[in-house]
Amino acid sequence: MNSKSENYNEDLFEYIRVSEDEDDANAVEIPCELDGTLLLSTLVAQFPGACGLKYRHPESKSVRGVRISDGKLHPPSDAGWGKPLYVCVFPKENKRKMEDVSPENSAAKTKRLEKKLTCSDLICLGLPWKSTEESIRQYFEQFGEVVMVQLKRDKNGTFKGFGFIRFATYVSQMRALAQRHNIEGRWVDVRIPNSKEGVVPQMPCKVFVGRCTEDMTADDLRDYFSKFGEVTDVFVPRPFRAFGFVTFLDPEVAQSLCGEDHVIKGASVSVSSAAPKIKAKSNQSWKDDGYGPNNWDGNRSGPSGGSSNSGGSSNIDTLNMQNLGINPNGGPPANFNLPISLVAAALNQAGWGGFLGGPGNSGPNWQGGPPQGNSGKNWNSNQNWGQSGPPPSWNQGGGNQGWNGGNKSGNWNQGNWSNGQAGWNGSGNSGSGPSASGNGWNNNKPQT
DNA sequence: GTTGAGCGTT
Repeated sequence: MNSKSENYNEDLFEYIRVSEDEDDANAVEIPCELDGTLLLSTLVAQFPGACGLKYRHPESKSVRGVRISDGKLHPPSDAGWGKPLYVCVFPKENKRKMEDVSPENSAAKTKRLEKKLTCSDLICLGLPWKSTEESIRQYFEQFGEVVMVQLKRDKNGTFKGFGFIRFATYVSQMRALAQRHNIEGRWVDVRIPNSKEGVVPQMPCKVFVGRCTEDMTADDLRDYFSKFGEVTDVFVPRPFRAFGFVTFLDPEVAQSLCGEDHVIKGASVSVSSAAPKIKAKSNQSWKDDGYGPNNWDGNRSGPSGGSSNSGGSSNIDTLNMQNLGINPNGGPPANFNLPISLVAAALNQAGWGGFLGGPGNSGPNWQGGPPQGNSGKNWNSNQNWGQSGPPPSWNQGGGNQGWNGGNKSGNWNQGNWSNGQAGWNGSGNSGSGPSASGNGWNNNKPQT
């Protein structure tokens, strides 16, 4: 469905030469969008950890930064990107972490960063009976290099309908976890295997931003925090509540910002862990109070921003999305609405605390911003927001154990979304639900 | 020749 696009035309896209250092030999040509901008996620797909670009001005010889806004890098001039070699800029966090280490080049930093974000095998549930290792590999290669595919069979060799895959890079993994997969007409669940629980890194990618002023929009927060690393999600509750949440691709960036004060629009905001310090009283009402699919009135800015679309065939796995913080992004093909919210928990199972920005240049495209309409319940009606501080748990897990809690039962990881909640399509939105035709996530029909 | 929640040595 989305493994190929019908009207993909390479010629349509301008390619930019980018290197992670000033060495021309390391340059990679990466495609920008039709509007001439380069998605940060596209950049990150090739240069994990990158948060921007710079280049040497041909005449002045000085280094110039490339303007970035809302996840998009803008060409230096109307003439486009031109021929200069663009060099990746890495978040200062990377440097911070490396301060105590001997000098390393950015390549080494990148590698190191990548290494921390370890890959895991991914289990694929609900594969079509006719799947083959080849067909599965072929499908998942759109997210990056696939290094392993194992389809499980019984003694007789009959396929059991599930299997395992492994990507070469964390970024690819994130991209794959970030969305739903329709393979040959079936919705396939891709997750971190239970057996890997606790093995994969579990770090919150989301931070709580306190003391926000009313004039701070999600985009303001995004613009500001992008300089520390790729921001994959921003949430600012409306009506005004003096706080917001910012999710980074890199959990380390999120971590390193915690405890800091920052000045945005002239006001000092405080960054702290998005995980609840302590759970206040009885708060298991989250599920029912607003974090579900029915909720979408927050002022949230999607990974790549942009105009919203009419929905109908989104492939984004919102569950994984929230936790992974992935930003399925890339190729020209499909466009998606941004189902950001719900998801928060998927990553428990996936093990990633926050929203990972899933870059990529070959995956589904993410043109649409989040649904803007106020659909259903809202923040107002949620009495839990009356308390100061973040909600008890962004994980939405019944266990209410915060980011790293090993909630093993009764939470979203157990597939609570599977039974078709009223969600997306039933609230006056334009329908950015999982499937255009169904009422839930698992709309697979038995095959014949 | 069928099937559709699950969790990997075959």
